[in-house]
Formats: sequence, C-alpha cells, structure tokens
Amino acid sequence: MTLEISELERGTEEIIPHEEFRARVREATLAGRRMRIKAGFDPTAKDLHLGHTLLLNKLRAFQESGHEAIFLIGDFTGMIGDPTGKNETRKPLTREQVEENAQTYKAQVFKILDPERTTIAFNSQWLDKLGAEGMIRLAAQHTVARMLERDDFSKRYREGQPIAVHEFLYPLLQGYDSVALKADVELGGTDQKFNLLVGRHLQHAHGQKAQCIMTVPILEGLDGVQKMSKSLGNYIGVNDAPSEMFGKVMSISDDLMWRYYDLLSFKPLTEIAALRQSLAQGANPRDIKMELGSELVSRFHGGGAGERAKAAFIAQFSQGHLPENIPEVQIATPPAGLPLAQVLRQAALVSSNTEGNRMIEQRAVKVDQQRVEDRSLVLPPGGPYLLQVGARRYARALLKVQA
RNA sequence: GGAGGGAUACUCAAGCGGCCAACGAGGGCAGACUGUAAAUCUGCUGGCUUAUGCCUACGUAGGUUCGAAUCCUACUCCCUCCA
Repeated sequence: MTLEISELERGTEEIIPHEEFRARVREATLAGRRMRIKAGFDPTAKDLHLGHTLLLNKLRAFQESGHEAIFLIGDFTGMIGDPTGKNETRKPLTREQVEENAQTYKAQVFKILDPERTTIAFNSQWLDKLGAEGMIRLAAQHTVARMLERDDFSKRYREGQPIAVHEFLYPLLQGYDSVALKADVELGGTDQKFNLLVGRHLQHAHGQKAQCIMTVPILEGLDGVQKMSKSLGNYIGVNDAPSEMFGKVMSISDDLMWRYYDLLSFKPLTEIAALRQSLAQGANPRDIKMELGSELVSRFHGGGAGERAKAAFIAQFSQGHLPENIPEVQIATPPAGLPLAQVLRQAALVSSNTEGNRMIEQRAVKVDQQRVEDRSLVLPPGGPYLLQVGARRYARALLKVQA
C-alpha cells in the first residue's frame, strides 16, 4: 500500500471533508487497512465514453495505491432513473434493459480497472430485500425540506414542473448503498454531490462512520462547451476504433487539449508541466495533441496501438496518403451505370441522394482522387472506384451489373 | 372549476390566406486558410433516377377556400392568472 495523496486528489473537483479525507488515507495506510472506495454507475446507456472514465480513473488510482475499488452497478436504482441534472422526469428502464447494459459495461470498465482487484456489486443485492417497510424506514431518515435543497428539485419545484415522488427515493437508495457497502469514500461527478452527501447522512443515521466524498469534474465534449454525451454527439467512446479515437482527439481545440491533459492523461503532473513549457518555447501544439491521442488510444486498444494510430494519422493527413482500411462495397447497377450521388448514397458516404448532390456541388467529392463537380456524372459498371466525401469519408465501390 | 396565452424544421425563433420547404440565430456539414486546432470568410442544411415537376412537413383529427403554417371546429399537451 502506498501513500500518494497528491495522485489520489489529482483532477478532483471537491473533497468533503478534505482534512478528514487526508487523515483517513494516512491512517489507513499506516494501519495497512484497505479503504472501501465506492463508485456507482447507472446502467442507463450501453456505451461508455471518456467522460465516464474520469470516475474510473480515480477508482483505479485508489486501486493502484492498494485500496478496495468497488464498482457498483445500480441495477436497481437504474430502474428508477436518477433525475440529477435533468429538468424533467426520466423514463425508467426495465430490469432486462438494465441487465443488458450492465453486462456491456463490465467489458468496457476493465479496460481501465484491474479485474482481479475490483469488487463488482449490484445494488439489487440489498435493495430488493429492503421491502416496503425498509423503504419507509429509510425515507423517515430524511426530510422533504432537505430534498428540496437539491438544485434540480428546487428549480423544478419553483417552476411548477412535476417531481414524481419516486425521484426523492433515488438519493436515499443511493445513500443506502453506501450503508450496505460500508463505504469509506464515494466518488461521483459534481452533479452527484447532493446524492453523495445523502450517503454521509444515512451512514451517520445507521451508526457508521460517514464516508468522505470526492467529486470529479464533468468532462466537456469535443465542442469544449457542453458536457460530453452520446446524445450530443460530442463524445469519444471507449469502444471507438483507434483511428477514430485519435482523429477525435486531434480535432479538439488547443484549449480543450489542456483540459483533457489535466483530466484524462496518466502522465505525471511534472511531465504535463513540461509539455506546457515546450509549447511556450514554440513547440507545435499539434504534436502535443498527438501525444495525448496516442496515450488514449493505447489505453483502450493496447500498447502500441497509439503509435500506430499516430503514424496512420500522419500518413493520411500530413502526407496525404490514403487511409488504411477503406471499406469496400458492391453496388448493383443497371447496365447504363449509376449517377454518382446514388453511388455515394449506397456506399453509405451520404445519407441521401440529395445530400450526395449537395456534396458534389460543394466540391467535397472525389472519385479516384479526382474532384468531381458535375452532378450529372454517371459511373459506368466496373471499378472499384475510390470514393471520397470530404476529408474523412472513404469507400471503394465495385459496380456490378444486376442480373 | 373559471379566464387568458402557447404548441413551427436538430435547438431557439419569425411568419398569421397565395411571393413558404417556411426569415433570422445557434448547431451541423462542406469549401478556402491551417496543424483534421481556434479565429475568419463562403456555401449548404426535407426527400425523390434533377424536375420552371412531384411527395412529405408548421401539436392531432376534421372543415372552409381555387389555394391554409396562417381562418373555423373538436381533441391532446404546456404555461400564466383567478378560485
């Protein structure tokens, strides 16, 4: 067990109570006692993105310093749906959906956590047994006034928007998880602060030592403004292909790059400082960004993958070579051939013929490396044709006359 | 329970009988410039074997009209005020 409080605290938003946290870490380390570190995940989506990994990284940091990482899958609470940060009631999931999501979660999570040293828990284990009586006893340990302290609740209440009663139960159940797990520390996003504090309150009410809470920032998405989320399409997915992941990193702004360095990189803080220094001395930020892309790709796709993605990126975008792995498609065509827009459509490079034509008119389309501006162009059967739309969409299409 | 206001494309938001596939802004996409960065400039941003053509679309269902996002009726949902 090691004592590296600065690594544990790195990249966190808030630690409550801070001094107690430090004391507890110190004391546990000296006594050789493993602290129980809880982080809960709501299995409402299938795919994890880098925003979710902040929490996992932190969990991993504790794990690395010898503490017990508890990866809690909120299979029970997922059926309620945490309203945090939403300004409206969330639609509950069915148990089947939750199960399914939980499974795909695990595979992704272990790209970061060490499976050998991770405790996985499902909160249905204890919440199923709680029953109506237990639920009522639990609810008796908190007040409506305190519930309404939560920002999104008070806002909705003030604005006359509905708050379903079961939404009040969510923080209680999440807090009860901490009781059931006897958590020493609970990690969560900043939007979880209220819920995490409820955990402290409930542990205290159950005669336990209240957990310390640690919040991590909400990661901005590729646009640098809104939080990373799949529905906004501004995310880097844990399961993104290497080239895609690398490319997305390269597309972020220079400012955002530093934010990502701070929150996502595992490089020692001193090394990051050195990178900033090199920038001040005239280094090209692009190269520093490549470094980050490479680190992240390797993290999720194995050692060496980062360097390969970087080399492929340079070949394609700096040297103008064709990308590797251009998808190939066969398209049925009448003997007279097929208008280009339709070929693009069928090769899935554009979503409609009209869009294909728009792209042609906007000089975004190349066939066999030649720019095409004439939308009446008809490709005769044959090929394969090398099709290109914009800088990133490629396909090879073989046109076969339909029998 | 009563009285008013509102629902328009991904989002916000104009339009209030034909010139509306619908102003404008944001977002997105593409082009120029670059470092697949930012900023900036330009264009595009419903679909259809590209057509001074057709189809679908302005909460839902009907109706009036040569013609409706625009008028009428009913319904649904939301907001405000009164009780």
